[in-house]
Amino acid sequence: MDTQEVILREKLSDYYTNIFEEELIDEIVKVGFIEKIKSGNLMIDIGEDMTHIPLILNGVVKIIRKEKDGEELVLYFLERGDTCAISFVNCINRKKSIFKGVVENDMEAIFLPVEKIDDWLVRFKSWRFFIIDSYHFRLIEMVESIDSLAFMNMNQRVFKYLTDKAKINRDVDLTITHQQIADDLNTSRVVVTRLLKQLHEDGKIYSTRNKIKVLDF
DNA sequence: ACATTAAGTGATT
DNA sequence: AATCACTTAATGT
Repeated sequence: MDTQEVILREKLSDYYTNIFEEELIDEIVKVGFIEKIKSGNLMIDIGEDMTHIPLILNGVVKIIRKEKDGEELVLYFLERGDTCAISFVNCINRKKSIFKGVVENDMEAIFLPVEKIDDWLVRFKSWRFFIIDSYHFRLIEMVESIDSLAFMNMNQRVFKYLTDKAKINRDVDLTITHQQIADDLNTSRVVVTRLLKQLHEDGKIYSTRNKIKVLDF
């Protein structure tokens, strides 16, 4: 067994070995490769061909929907144990990515060639389960995202955004500017500033320049 | 000390 | 909730 396979096996061992059967792990270490992407970099952009799908080992990827004129909206975050739901559709009908994925926190993932997905779906029960479960989870997050757009006012959306982010980072102290929040929610900085001031006064957050502490969970 | 970037605010739509 | 126009505060060089 070569060293690359040993490293992959090691990387999978903290999480994925619990959900994948041994034979599947054997296949993954044969065809997968590890890639690390630093915070702020693009993982995938809209329109790009997807040749591989990621199994996220650690870090966070922000999934964004983008309008033609550059307007953006954050849909959800991917973290350890997640993969890109869109990539499954992709591997079946060979389309291009409809979302943009930006690395939020330094990320490490095992990339798997899409050709294997089909094959594994019929051969491995654990893979089937993983894919369906993951798809299901993405759908729920998408519905949540629609709910928040349709039924929540900006005030609630900002607070949801902050608590979601705190959960994902496993830290209530966030380093973020008002402008970045505004970009992610597709609103203006002035609006965010005013809403954050309200949340601050209500005791739900504590905010200073570049920093926000989420107090009320 | 100066320039740059982030945040706060009143008025208007 | 968005935009404008402007001020004030924090930070980097």
